[in-house]
Amino acid sequence: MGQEKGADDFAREDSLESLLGYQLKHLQSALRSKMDETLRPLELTTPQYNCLEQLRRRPGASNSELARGAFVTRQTMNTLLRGLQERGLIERPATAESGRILPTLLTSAGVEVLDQAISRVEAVSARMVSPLDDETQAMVTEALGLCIAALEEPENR
Amino acid sequence: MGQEKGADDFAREDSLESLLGYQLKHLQSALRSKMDETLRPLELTTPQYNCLEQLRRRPGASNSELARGAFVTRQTMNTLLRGLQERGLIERPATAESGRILPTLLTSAGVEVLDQAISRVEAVSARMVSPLDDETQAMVTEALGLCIAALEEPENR
DNA sequence: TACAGTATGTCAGAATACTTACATGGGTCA
DNA sequence: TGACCCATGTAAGTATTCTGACATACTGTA
Repeated sequence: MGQEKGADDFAREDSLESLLGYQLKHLQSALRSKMDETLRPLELTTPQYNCLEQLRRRPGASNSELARGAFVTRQTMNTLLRGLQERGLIERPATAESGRILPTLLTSAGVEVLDQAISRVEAVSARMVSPLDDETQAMVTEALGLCIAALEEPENR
Repeated sequence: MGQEKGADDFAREDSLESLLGYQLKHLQSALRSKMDETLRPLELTTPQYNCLEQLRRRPGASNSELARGAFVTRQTMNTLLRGLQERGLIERPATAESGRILPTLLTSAGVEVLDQAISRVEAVSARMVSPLDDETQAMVTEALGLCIAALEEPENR
């Protein structure tokens, strides 16, 4: 991995592919592309898929809850939900029966589309991790979790 | 293939934190937040920083080249470059001397800002990987590279 | 009870990135 | 040379996501 780049500076290990942040972005970008591609026949975008998937795990979740799970703002999730609601894939009461929370549920049409989406996405996901044995995959996932925790910890400010 | 998943659903290993794709998105989101935060005093966004950083590695790069390296479209990179150009951080000839390519260079002001930005971003990056020993970090980075290759390979279509 | 602090849903506007489209330059191959 | 194909830079319009703001509802505390 030499490449001393002589001229000006940084004779460091920065070969770009060795930077975790860069690889992260690259992989994320590639994954997003492939997911959009595989979901296009179902007329779903990746964020919409993520939303439906979350709803399967947490039926009756609130807008804010879904937003946090998808790493977007409440407002973004709200517009996402509207689109899905207009297509009849989800439903939520027009008015809250308690508090302001409008619990969201998948409709049967939503479940149907989601099932197709899941099998497609899993194919992409399987392809992504195909070069990794189970042990490596688990280690990578755990390592990423540690990185997340390190970034998010309140620290001392 | 399989996917019997019994009655309702998947009593599989899907605890969400065990899904590589999810961890990927989570970490990317956290990293982006921290980078924006640390770059704000310099009035740089993360994409702008990425652009400058690329220019340091490849002085004279073309718009399209930078776009590919940053995983955005040419058009997006173009608007990004205009902003940086107006701020005097980069420069490129008004007209191409050969072909259509307008080679872009950092100005001295750009280098100055970038140097500050780099030290800040490296602090964030260091914090992110702090829970990982060098060996683990290298392994993770390599594993991500394998995933990227697996996703991007032309396959057989 | 009254109050402060926090969380939620939503509206409006701005920022960001993408898609579609076109003109131009370089390259290959007959 | 000419025809084709591909890459580049750019423009216009659309889509997506964010920030700021506000009203409302829950929570804990005095």
